[in-house]
Amino acid sequence: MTQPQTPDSCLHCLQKCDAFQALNHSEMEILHEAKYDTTYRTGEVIAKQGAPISHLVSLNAGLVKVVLETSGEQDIIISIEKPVFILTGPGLFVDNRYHFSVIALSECHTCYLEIQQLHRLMDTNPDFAKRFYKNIGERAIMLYNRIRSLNQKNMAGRISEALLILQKTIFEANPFELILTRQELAEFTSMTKESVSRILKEFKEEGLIKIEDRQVEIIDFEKMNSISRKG
Amino acid sequence: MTQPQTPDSCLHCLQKCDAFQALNHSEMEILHEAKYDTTYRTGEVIAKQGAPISHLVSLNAGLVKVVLETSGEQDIIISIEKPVFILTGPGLFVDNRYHFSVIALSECHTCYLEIQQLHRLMDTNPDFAKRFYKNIGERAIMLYNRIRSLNQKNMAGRISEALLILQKTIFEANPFELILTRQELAEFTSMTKESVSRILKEFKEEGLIKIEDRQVEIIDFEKMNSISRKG
DNA sequence: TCGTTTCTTTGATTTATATCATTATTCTAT
DNA sequence: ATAGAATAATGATATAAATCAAAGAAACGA
Repeated sequence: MTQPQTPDSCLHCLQKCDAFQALNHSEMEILHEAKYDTTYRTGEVIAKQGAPISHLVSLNAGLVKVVLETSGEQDIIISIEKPVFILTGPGLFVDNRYHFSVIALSECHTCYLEIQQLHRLMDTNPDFAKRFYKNIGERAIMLYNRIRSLNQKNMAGRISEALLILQKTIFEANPFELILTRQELAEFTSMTKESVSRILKEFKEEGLIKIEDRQVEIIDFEKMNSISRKG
Repeated sequence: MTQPQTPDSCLHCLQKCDAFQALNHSEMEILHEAKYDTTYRTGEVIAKQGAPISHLVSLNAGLVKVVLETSGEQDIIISIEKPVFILTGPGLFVDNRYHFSVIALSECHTCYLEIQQLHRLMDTNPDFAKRFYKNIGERAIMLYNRIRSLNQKNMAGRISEALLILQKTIFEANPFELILTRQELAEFTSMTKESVSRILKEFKEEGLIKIEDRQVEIIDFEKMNSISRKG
């Protein structure tokens, strides 16, 4: 599973992440001294809910789903993330555990950094600390929106929102490849896979979207946005 | 609305909050130099979703609801909070805005601290910073649990969970005064006020709880816990 | 104290969505 | 290629919960 990668490529990836731009060269060096790279295959668990946070993991290539595991049968997909994504969560300063799982949706390249180094940087570089907390904060804000969506939008609204998120923020292309199965789309929108099928069928019949193979094309953005908002 | 309060009482309140125990006497002094106290009446808005975070507000007495305002008719109550509660959110390091509203459920005493002083302390006292982020992190973790509950528990499960939260973490007494109206209980559990009435009636008929006036007593904790978990 | 408004209860009905059941399709590994 | 497993589509039915409606109780202001 472990794969060699040049330090430069990892360094380059990290610097795409706002927080790490606050580090000077020697600080970066220290972070890199003990790092190692890993490749995950589709479906593999990169971070496990409940497990201790042993390292700071950075997603440098590939797509992942952030999953809330539940006692019931169906999990909840909180978000889909693309590089550069730092796998941290609020647990880092509370109980040092993951409060969600992160699972590869495609082949993923990650790099592991020493968590003690992170803490040291947080203590000595307030600018880095602020940016790092900003990163965590942005995801907390996303959670508020998630709660809103899941609780007051109807199924059509949730599906159109999900498709628009994938199109706009993840793939930035149209058509795009729908990497999620119907079951995953159901977990992303908190509904059953059967209902997902039905809503997508409606959308196709009304000419809002086209689906061929795994390629999804959003045709009527205006209508989709409207459904997503009012839903 | 503004009320005099001795500096000592406020100081005493703040020190109940973990983060502020990391401050030495002179740091506390600086925080206090520019502070001022305010009293809110029931229903008044202490923090408004979307408004800039101008001060660090500490709730020293009274109860509040943390509300997610939505485009629809019904808001979502994220949590009920009691003193000492620091009204910060993830917005502090992102866009400097509140991403929820905080509304008084009873007469509330608050104290306002200069936000620049907070930022200065964060930069100079890493221990304080960590504890402060821990505070914010704990609330983000609570959000994950909230998402789980609202999305996969049935109505009975959500209501019993809500009552148990109020009993165990807010009032720590039994019976306790239900400060929430049926409408608020509905917003806390993401259902309609009519459904809240019906579920409470069922609980009463099955001898799980007693309600007289605004006094609620949980009779069968075991059953209530079980409903809350399985629901 | 009265009148008005808000809050609460309860019943009847509707609706959105889940569940169940079946068949079709695609993927995967041998 | 082929069997077996996962994935998807679709119809029929069930059900949880919302909505509508109406009346009773409590809180509040003048």
